[in-house]
Amino acid sequence: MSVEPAIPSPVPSDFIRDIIAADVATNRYAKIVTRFPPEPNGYLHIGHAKSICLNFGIARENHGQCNLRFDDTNPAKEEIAYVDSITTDVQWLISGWADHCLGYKPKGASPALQTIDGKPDYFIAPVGLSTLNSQLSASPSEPFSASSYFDQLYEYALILIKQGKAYVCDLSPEDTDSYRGSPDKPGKDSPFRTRSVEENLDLFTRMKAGEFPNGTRSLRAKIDMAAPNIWLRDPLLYRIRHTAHHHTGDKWCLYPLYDYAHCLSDYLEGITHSICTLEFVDHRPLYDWILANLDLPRALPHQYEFAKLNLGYTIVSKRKLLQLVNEKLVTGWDDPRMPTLSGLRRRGIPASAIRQFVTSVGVTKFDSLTEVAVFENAVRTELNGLAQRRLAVLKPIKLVLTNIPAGELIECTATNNPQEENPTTRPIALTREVFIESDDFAEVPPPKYFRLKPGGEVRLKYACIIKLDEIVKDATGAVTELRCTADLTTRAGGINVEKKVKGTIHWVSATHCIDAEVRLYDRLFNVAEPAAELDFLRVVNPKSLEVITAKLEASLASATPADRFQFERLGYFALDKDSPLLPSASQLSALSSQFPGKLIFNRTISLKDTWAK
RNA sequence: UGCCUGAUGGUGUAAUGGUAGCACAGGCGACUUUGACUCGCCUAGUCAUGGUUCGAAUCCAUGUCGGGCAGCCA
Repeated sequence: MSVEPAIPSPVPSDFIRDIIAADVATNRYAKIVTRFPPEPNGYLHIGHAKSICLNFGIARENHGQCNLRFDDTNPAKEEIAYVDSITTDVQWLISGWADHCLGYKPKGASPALQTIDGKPDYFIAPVGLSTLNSQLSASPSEPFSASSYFDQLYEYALILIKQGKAYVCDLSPEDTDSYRGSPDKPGKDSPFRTRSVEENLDLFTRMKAGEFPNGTRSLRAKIDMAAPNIWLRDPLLYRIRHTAHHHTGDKWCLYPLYDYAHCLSDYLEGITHSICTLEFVDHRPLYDWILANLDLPRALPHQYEFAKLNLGYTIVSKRKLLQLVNEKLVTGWDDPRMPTLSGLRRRGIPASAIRQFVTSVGVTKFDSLTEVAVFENAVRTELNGLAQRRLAVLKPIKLVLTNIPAGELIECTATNNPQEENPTTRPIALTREVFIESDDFAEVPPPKYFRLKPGGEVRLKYACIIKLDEIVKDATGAVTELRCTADLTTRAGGINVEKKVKGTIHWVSATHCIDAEVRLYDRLFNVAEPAAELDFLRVVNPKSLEVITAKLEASLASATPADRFQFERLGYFALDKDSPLLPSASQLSALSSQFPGKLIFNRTISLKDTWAK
């Protein structure tokens, strides 16, 4: 991947960056610190990419820091495997940015109790750019996680209880629900709301000690059961959950809820701008209430909300993606048709294209639906600059150049990438028998058909102009072979090289090519808004995958998964991660159409085709 | 019926009281050893009604339409 400048140009602008710019201008914070806080309960997808690029992008643009923090407060749903995949995906997505802004903490480091202005405070110095490298080399590091603050969170809860701002409630989950009221009806006070501080302290301590079963008691903030905002109606802060946690093991049976853990985790990490999606707008007063009622000595973080990404023909609901996997409509979370970062990566989409795309859609509070064409355009633009051009024939038809003797090999020179300033070249073999794309021949051509037709001429790209003399058919009338004459004087360097024909087509030598499995993907859904369907499984595109055996130019035998290719006139392709790799370069010459360990290529995306038939 | 939040071409987004611009999509054309890329041109918009103002997409009022909120999920 190409190295990007430390600060992008132009610097993106949106309402959140405007707020931050104002904060920078007034020196409100010593350093801008953001965070990307996924719950490790699933795979990251294109929607997360928007949040990742926003948070890390802001850190990068402001010489700040962005922490990857696992919001792991619900052990019932979370797994270490997700921690690993998320870490991999984030690092992949921002590779090239990481040095500037990725916040990691030294392994095992935990907030330490300090006293600031006479007030007790747990303090984590954000690991900044200058200290990052030395610390990373000195000791192993790890991402941040809410679970590493459980001790501090517990002590903050004790403070709230002592101040009479939180209480232990014995209401069952069902009763808690009915006491809460509804959006248009106020709730009513829990009978346990007036418990004494001493009793609350005693009960909360015993909750931690594991004396009570799940669901029997909770810790609640004492705010206002009649508040118009439901999240202020004495929200739960802690629940009992006798479940082991992937990070803290069986140390805890008492786990904080999102609203309580999140704002305090932000505070502990020195987050300045806590950016989340619109559904948390209603939670912001609670976020602020918790921080305000703890009398914290340092600058408080603030929450800002933006609209999440909605992409046409795409689903990002974790539950629904899981359904696609479970019902075997796709092969897994990293199926190249999935909108997961691992799926997009496997499909061959460069991280830079995803970054470019999510940045281009902007950051607003408007609930929009972005057309897939915008994403596809970003992918093509990126790949056009990156991809090595190769010749490959997806649906072959044999063509014989009758004036070239069998066994003769004419070496042609092909350009690897015309977009480069000084393009490099490679040799390709022209022989008597070649394959061309069956779409590039028409016995009865439609109007304005530039390709091969009876009596017509086309150029074989990088080779010469050929003329169709004869169409050979089998007993059923199917075309089996095209017999042509090659005009070798139209080759590069030949006297008639300047001769123009309307059509130029791709081809491979029938005797110097390799077979490969090629997987052609189409959109996974047939409608623009699959999420709006009553049953989204009914709009799954049954033809989203087509597997074919294609003929590739021999040089492709040494492809690696990191390579990006454009098969000329067809689209962009990348080697699948499950594809066998060439055992050794020395075997290249021994390759034939019968090459046993068949390569597998994924079509990332087709080329734009304005010749719509 | 409560609270929160939003509305600019087909789509996404900018203009922060002073010429409604950009990108994608679409159309036409040029170029082309990729019907790609690139380049040129074109199509098309401020939710509605009032008000403030020399001047309103922007400020105010009312309305309309959309999204979110009642997990011991995040």
